Amino acid sequence: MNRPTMEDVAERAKVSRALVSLVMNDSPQVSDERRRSVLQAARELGYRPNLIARILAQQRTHTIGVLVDDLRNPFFGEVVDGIEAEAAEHGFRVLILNGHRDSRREAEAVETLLQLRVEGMALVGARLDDNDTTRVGIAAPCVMVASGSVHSGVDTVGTDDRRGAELAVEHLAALGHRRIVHMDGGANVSAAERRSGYESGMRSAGLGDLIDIRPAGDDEADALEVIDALLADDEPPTAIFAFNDLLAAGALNRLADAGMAVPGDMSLVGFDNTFISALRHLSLTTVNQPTLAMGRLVVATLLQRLSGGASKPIRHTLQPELVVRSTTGPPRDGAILSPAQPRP
Amino acid sequence: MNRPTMEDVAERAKVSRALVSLVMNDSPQVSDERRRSVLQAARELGYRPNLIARILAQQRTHTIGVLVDDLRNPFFGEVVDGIEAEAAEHGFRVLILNGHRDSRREAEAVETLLQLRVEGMALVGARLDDNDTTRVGIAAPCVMVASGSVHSGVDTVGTDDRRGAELAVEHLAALGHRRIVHMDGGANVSAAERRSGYESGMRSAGLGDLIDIRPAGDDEADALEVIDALLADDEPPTAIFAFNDLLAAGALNRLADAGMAVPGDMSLVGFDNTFISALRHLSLTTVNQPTLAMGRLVVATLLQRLSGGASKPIRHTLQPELVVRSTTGPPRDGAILSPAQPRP
DNA sequence: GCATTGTATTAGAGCGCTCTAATCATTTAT
DNA sequence: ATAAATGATTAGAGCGCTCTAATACAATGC
Repeated sequence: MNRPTMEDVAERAKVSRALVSLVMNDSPQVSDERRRSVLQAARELGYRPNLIARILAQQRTHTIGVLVDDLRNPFFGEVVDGIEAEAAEHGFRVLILNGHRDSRREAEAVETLLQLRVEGMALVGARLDDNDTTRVGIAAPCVMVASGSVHSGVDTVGTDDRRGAELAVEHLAALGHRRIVHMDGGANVSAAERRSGYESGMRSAGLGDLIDIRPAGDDEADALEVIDALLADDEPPTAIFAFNDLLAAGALNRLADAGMAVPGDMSLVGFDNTFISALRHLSLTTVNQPTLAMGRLVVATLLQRLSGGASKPIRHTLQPELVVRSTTGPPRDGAILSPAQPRP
Repeated sequence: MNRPTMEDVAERAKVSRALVSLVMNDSPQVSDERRRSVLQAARELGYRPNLIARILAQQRTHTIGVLVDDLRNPFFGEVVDGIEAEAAEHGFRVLILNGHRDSRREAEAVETLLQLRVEGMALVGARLDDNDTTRVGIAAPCVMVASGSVHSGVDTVGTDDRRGAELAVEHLAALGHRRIVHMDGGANVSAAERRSGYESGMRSAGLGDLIDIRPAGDDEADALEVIDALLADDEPPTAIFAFNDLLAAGALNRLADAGMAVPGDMSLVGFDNTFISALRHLSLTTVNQPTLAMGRLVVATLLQRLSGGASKPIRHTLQPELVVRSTTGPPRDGAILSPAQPRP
């Protein structure tokens, strides 16, 4: 005995398949009597519409696909919450696929989403390159959560990562730090912009010569080696600007292992302002991104693209905000070395 | 100009639609010559198979649906990673829907998944009640991540939550604590079992009279009021067993606000052993769940159910493990009060 | 009484694919 | 040379739904 279809319902209610379809779609032009008997027949049979068939017939999926880089990073979860909120308000379903921090798997996920004929696509933290995303953008409207112009062919919504990084560096420089190291985010979309923000921040603080970028990653585990290497230096830095909160948390771990006081011996700044950084015992100075707003804006942009005709790529750049907590302070020797050190 | 279909490819390659279908499915019975020309035509047209149509024709989706309670909780992300790993190995796609910690929205998500005709479904942290899940289980094979027998009609994979809670209480009691409070997980699936484990743990420690359960939730924010209330008591507890790590982290925050030393003034145990609890600065004593193994087992169970006939609900219960870190220690006045206190 | 309007219902083509059975083309066995 | 077997290709029905255009039926106007 197979799943009941619309045909079965029609037969039982002694009406046509078309009428059942009308009832299922809440058409107003159905008489109450018929509506009732159709609904009853449906209930009795345990009928459940087949979305697949409906989509095929309708040629519309009412679905937005979301590719998420990493389900363990709460930052992405927050953005997705925003996406879902806005999508729901506009009658769109949201399908989430996981990219597992791997560009090959991401490309597969994107292909799946495209084959499922999602009407639009949000790339949250994807590591695809410009070629990939442009190709996707052609196949379906596609908005990427990213700052900057790294991705030329596709719409983007993001925080001004460059500015965010500058804020972090400015803050550290103002505290008197000179040897400020950047733990780089590697293949992550936002890494390049944050790196360049770090560089420009260093330069405008007159610290261009001290620019020091260490490849790290975007996960706590990625911080370990880098910290070890840093501490083994002749002249270790007095401050670290980490690509994101997870990396900063990992750094905090390792620094504690090594008996370094934070911020006494080392200042530390993260990025994202995830709830982790707000935990009192980490109390991580970080850069806030308006995640919920970003998520909503992603969908708004997608819808705009869906209705509007072709035009230049849309760029939405929201402003980051420095959130000063307890992992940053003046360096031990800062009062002497730094010109930026405030004099009491 | 519309999306190219199989028909278009067939026309351009001067073959039949059926042949194109064979090529797209890597059938061995196609001559190399034809295969090449079909693939070329497909490339030239930018053809992309329509999964929706294929699914409808094939009557198989090769897809597993996953309902996740909350994307911000890293615990769920880890379980989903396990699910995806195992699913991929068996040629199944995974679609993720978000339940937003709300049973109504979860029910909707489940309905969507069912209408999309997923072949199986994993409920990760869902708050559906027994009726709901049984109904789902009838519509499609369905495995729930949960311990215990709360859900009678559906297969479950889970940690022995009851035992996990007992481990936590035993640990605290052995340290000499008597007034041990449980911050309850409310509507969360695992809440009931952990609660009852707490109760039985208290009773076997001879602390039955001191059982004290406070409704809280499963998010850091949910901890605040409870901690405030607890501290306002005449005789505040000396230890707290929290439903999960997030809640424990929130408790840790609030305790710090109130100037309470942990574990000096208050011991604290979480649950899940998420990476958050491992952060050196929280260093939360917690109960480990083998998340990856659970995820994989969920899919294995689903596949078993898909191939095998009907039988009694399958129950997989994995063993939890206490992970002692730095948020638990003897109570200030413990040495005197507690019979369980080890004598040096 | 008949044309006219409006409302409720239905027939049937079509969405893009798969899959079975039939057909056509070649090779091998007799 | 013919039958049989093998391999490659295709016709066409069918998956479960939607949607347009046609039809049936009732109510209204003159």
